[in-house]
Amino acid sequence: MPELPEVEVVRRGLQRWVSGRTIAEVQVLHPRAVRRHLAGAGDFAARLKGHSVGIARRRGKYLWLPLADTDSSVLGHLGMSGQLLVQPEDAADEKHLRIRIRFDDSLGTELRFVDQRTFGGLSLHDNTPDGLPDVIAHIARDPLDPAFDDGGFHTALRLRRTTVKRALLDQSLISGVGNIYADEALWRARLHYERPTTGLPRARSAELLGHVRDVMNAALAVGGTSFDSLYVNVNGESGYFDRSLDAYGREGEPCRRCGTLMRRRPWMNRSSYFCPRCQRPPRIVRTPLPGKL
DNA sequence: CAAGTCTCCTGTTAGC
DNA sequence: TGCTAACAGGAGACTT
Repeated sequence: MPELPEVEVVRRGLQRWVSGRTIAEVQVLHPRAVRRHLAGAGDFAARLKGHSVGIARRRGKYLWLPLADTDSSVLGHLGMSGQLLVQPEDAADEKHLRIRIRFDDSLGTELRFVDQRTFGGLSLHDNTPDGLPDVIAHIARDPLDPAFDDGGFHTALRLRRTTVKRALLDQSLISGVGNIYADEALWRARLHYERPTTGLPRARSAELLGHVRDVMNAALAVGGTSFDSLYVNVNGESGYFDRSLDAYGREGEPCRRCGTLMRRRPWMNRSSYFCPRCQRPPRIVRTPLPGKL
């Protein structure tokens, strides 16, 4: 559920409270939290110890901390319910505390990875020449990345034989967009989630991309979207963007543009929220029957 | 090979 | 009241 704005809020917290500190000890309390680290929890802990943390970086929903004097980084993904918290060392352990990282200074705080559903985790990877952890080389740049290629996005989108929401959620095409911001951007763009990407006019996809950026920047400005205590910054504080959502979670409530009641449809094992009037479903395109013109 | 589906996980809530 | 089913959903693995 944490998408780009929520992950960026966490990245900023790590940069402020963790970067520059030297790791003294790592405790892995649940092996699933480091499952991407194939050499195992013990190896993960040993390789981090003694290194200082570089500049906190992010691409899409992934964030990473380069380790000084190595060509590797600690990669993190929050999954559905992951939290990276900077806590006083004497604070009680959270119920779902998975990893604890202690530092060799006297600031009195430690970094904790807490994750109820254990879809997220930390791992250690070699960097590519670009300074990216090698396992996320396939993740596209995100729309807030100054080097995001708008023209390339339009071209790739047009070449896909899929629907517009699937494309928005495809992290190899554009990263950082999840179910919430996809529905928000589609509502702003007045596009139905099942609109085919093929044939989408360039102006429409440019508009959609603009809305993705606008809604993400708006969320970032208020600390991200928090529905409950699961989505928080490194200090455990919630963001306020849930109050500004126009589509997501608003089934049965009036569309803020036209007043029509918003709908929810099951979609890809999750939900799509949309206004049936502002976001008209695409006309069903029939393939000609064999033998007929 | 691209596109679509399955699966992992746990806490909350709706419904009977 | 207590049980079950639905739901939350990112992304790698797997299938078509």
